[in-house]
Parts: sequence; structure tokens; C-alpha cells
Amino acid sequence: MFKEIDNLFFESDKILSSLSPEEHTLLNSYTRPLNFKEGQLIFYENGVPTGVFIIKKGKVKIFKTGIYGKEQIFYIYKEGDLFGYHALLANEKYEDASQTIEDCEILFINKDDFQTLLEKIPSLKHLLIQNMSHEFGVLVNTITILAQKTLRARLALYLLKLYDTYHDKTTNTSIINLPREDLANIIGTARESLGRLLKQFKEEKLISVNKREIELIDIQKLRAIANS
Amino acid sequence: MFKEIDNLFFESDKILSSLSPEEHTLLNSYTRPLNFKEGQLIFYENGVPTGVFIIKKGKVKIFKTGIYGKEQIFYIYKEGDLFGYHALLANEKYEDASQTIEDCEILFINKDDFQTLLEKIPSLKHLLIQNMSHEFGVLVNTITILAQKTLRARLALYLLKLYDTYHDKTTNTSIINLPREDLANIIGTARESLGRLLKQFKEEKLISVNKREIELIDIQKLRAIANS
DNA sequence: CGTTACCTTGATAACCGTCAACAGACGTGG
DNA sequence: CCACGTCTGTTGACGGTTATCAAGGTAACG
Repeated sequence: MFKEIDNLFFESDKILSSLSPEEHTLLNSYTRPLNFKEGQLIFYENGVPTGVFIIKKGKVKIFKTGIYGKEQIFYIYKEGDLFGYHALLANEKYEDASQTIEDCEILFINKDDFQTLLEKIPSLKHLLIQNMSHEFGVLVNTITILAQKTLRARLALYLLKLYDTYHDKTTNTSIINLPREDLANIIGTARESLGRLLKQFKEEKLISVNKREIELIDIQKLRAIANS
Repeated sequence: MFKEIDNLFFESDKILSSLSPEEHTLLNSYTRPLNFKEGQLIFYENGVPTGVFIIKKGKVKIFKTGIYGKEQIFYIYKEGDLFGYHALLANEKYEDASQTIEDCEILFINKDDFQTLLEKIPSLKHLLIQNMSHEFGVLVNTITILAQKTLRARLALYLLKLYDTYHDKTTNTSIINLPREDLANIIGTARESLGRLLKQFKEEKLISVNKREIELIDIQKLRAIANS
């Protein structure tokens, strides 16, 4: 049976990892390293695209500003991901904004160089198409979840997703660490409602909470809740 | 100021209208006409893509089946639109389903022919990329709307969108005509809640309702509600 | 030590989903 | 032409969920 959790990932790291070593080297030769502190904006709504970004280290939230300035976060990119190419390819202004949620090392490829790369690496265009098609499915899935799932199910679902996003291969641990407000803006609720629900999850021994750090304890039960 | 209503359209008709007359003729030579009765499925979730579709006449809803079989509709395609290419290009199964909501004349291009066309019409691939990038913005907009807007604002917003979808150039009129359940599944609510709200809109003289047909009366006020 | 940002908790009301009953519309077949 | 079942839409009652307002607590940082 299909589980929504299986289709919450953009897989934007696949674009780069699918390239050959030579292509990878070529691509790297066009990048320029940038350092961002936590909380810095990388691009913003209605801004004009100047290039694309690859995350070397750190995490970046992608969001849109809705009613009364409330952010709607719809993705968190992590190490290895390529992002920021939609508006560039569509020749439109940015529809969304991106901001670091940790200190980040980012590789930047400017617009012209990216065009050059699209010509020099024939498979790149196809990889982008594949990835965008996949993203389409993810966003459609997100829409269905937001429109139909209860808050409780949404929280469980996105905790499981973030569990993956925050997984550290070297220590094999996963500690979700982001402001309550951001988490609220992912699952589409108010800060206070989120807090109460987290408390409840804690009492049910589904998660453990230490300040802003969240660890998952009972993944089986969380999965059951996410699918309800 | 940015209005959400401005970014609710996929513009999938632009793909075809951007082609030269020669390219258009070439594309047409690969199509096969199909007739669908109202309510027929064109493709369905987890199905394997066999080609792409162009609407000659009629309307098609695109949706995903969520909890307890409840449909989440996220787009309605109309005359001139090309659709069904995402899963094909991504080499994945259909993530969504499509079903006619009127009797339709559809032009079908099978998978291999579509590949041939992608090679013969160089600009086609780029047009698809552009369109998908644009769609990304539309879906993100939809997510923000669903997560943040009140039911009342969502109804006003989508009535305005449907006003456009159902606009008839020859008569210059616009009569929204679809089952209550479908409308409910667009704005993400229950049939009953939708019914009550429509009644309210009618009492406020914002719309007129005749059986399942809805006409907009006070577009200015609807816009104001949509932006609240 | 004070300021600021972030988080928790409580009280309240509104919104909306669900259940249930009913009324029309429609098409089919007798 | 009528009887019937089905599909669709309407209305009412109800309760749960969750947003909002307000206050107070705690951590972080200079």
C-alpha cells in the first residue's frame, strides 16, 4: 500500500550524484563558494534569479510568505541538494524564498555558467526535467496532506520526514532541531497548537523533547498516526 | 501588490501556442483523436504512462486520492491544454489521476512519438521545462492558500479562478458548472460546509446559483474576500 | 543584569467536519 | 407513464479541533 511518507522527498541530490566524475568536475569548476550564517536569506520572493545553488554543508528552508507575513515552508534542502533553478528556467521572478536554518557552505553557479553547463552536459537538462516531474508529485502529495489529514497526522508525518532530513550518517543519529515556529509553518498550524501537540506526543512516549531538539522514540506508532 | 489569484494557472496551453505553424502541423500529425464521455478516467494513480494528452474540447480534472478515497483536485485543464507528461518524463508511475468532467475530445500522442517530437522540435523540451517551473510556483501557491486561508477566502479565490476556466469566448459568459463534491474537493472541505457557504454567498449577493450552475455577480467583493 | 527572542500554558470562541434525515433530479425498466 | 433506486444536494444538530488572545516563564546574549 502507498504511504504518503514515501513521497515527501524532492531527491534534488540525485541530480548531482547521477553525473559522471568528469561531468562533476566540470560542474565544480563553475562554482563559487559562499558562506552563510544561520538565518540569512539566500533569495527572496519577487527577486530576479541570478544563478543556482548547491548545498555543501547545512540546511536551507524554502518558503512562501502568506497572510500577514506568515511563512509557509514547503521544503528543507540539505547537503548535496541543488536548488533555486525553477524561476531561472521559467524566466520568472522567484515565487518563493530561501533562508538558511543553520550556518551553511553553499556553492553558487551564475546564470550564464549554468546555461553553459546545460549545453556541455547533455544529461543535465534531462535530469532537471526528471527531478521537476518528481517534485510535481511531491507537491501534489503535500497539497493532499494539508487538505485532508488532521493536524495530529500531519505532525507525525513531517516528524518522520524530518527524521530523515536530520539523519547524521557519521553518528547514525537523528535529532530534529529547528524553531517551533518553523515546524509550525511546515505542518500548517499555529505555534501554540504545535506546542500542545508536541507535549501530547511526549506524554504518549512517541518522542522526546529537549528544548528545541526533538528525537523520535516510537517510529512504528508515529507511522500509524501518520497514516490515519 | 501580489494577488494569489494571479498565480493559479498552469498555462499549459502556452506550450502548444508557442510552437510555429510548421511545428504545430508536425505535432498534429502524431496525434490520435479519442472521445471520452463525462466521468471517464483518462489515467489513474499508479498506472504506467503511455503517452500525453491534448484537450480539443471539454474539461478534465486532475486529482489525487487521499484519506478514505476522498479526492483532492488540484487542477482543471481545458481546451488547448497539454497534460499527462510529468510521470512520462520522470519515468515514474502516475502520481495522480485524470477524469473528464464533461464530454471531451482528446488528442493522444503515444510515448515513442512524443520522444520523437522532443527530438524533432528542439524548443519543445525547453517549453516543457519552462512550464514545469511555472507549475512549481502554482503548486506552492496552492499549498500556501490551503494552509493559511480561511474556507471563505478559499471559496472566493477558486470561484474567481473557475470563472476564468469556464469563460466562454464566443458568448463572453462564464457559468461554473461542476458537481458540489468536486468543488468541495478543490477548496479542501466537506460537501456540506461548501453548500452552506455557497448559500451564504448567495444571500450576500456575491453569486447566483441555479442548481449546480454558479455565476459570479460581485467580482470586486469576491476579490476582497479572496485576499483576506 | 537587562533585553530580546523563544517557548509554554490557560481560557475562550469560532469554525468546520461529521452524522443523520430528507428532498429533488434523473434514468431505467416494468 | 409510473415506480423504483440511485445520485446529488440541502438542512439541522452537535461536538471536536484548533486559532486567537493574553500572560508568564525560560534561555540566550551582550
